[in-house]
Amino acid sequence: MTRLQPGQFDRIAKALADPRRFEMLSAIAAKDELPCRTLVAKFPVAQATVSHHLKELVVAGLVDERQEAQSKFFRARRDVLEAYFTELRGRLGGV
Amino acid sequence: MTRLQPGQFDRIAKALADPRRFEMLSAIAAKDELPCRTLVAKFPVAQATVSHHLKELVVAGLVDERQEAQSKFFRARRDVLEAYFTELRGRLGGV
DNA sequence: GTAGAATATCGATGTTTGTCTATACACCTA
DNA sequence: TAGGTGTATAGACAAACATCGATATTCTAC
Repeated sequence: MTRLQPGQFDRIAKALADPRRFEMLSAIAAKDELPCRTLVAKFPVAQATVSHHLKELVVAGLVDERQEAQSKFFRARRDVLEAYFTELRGRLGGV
Repeated sequence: MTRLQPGQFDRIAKALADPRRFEMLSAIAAKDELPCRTLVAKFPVAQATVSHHLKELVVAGLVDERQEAQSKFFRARRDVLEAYFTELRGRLGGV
């Protein structure tokens, strides 16, 4: 079972809080793996903004990144998301 | 099964994103029901700040409020939290 | 009715954050 | 070695936000 690092809980919560960033995570999860440029094409924001959001998702541990030539591919970490759920339930006195 | 209202998903995500506000939600969930003044005593912030955070938790639907004399009692809505999990999994292409 | 207790609201402030443009870096291809 | 493509970084800016003190509101108790 995947466990969260110290401070990762807060970072994940913040990463999920911005609607646009969440949409990007959703797009990544939908395709299993996709490069940065796909998100740049998909969202009406600057490339720098996409890069910034992707970095936050990576730092939070919600996505993995893989370099291939000039491109960077991103993949969603469902196990980390589930670990976040577990931690959240735990902190709220749940089972 | 509890369903989320339009826009509630984003509000919940934002409500969970601030560590202090989450701690307040956690304290509410731990006691099943507690008044505002308990949180004022528990956290090193002004009473106005506590009131503000509680309002956001209520607006997000994460807690219910009940008036009793001068006091207001708050109770966590676990069903809403679970609905949030379900919605989150759904938007991330999960089962 | 007056004093006190509990909570809400108002206005202000400093910080965080999402966004941008411009530029730099890395890699590929010819 | 040039030029082009894909991504990251730096710096700036405006909007959002957590926080505060002061005040208003609502209720209780004497």
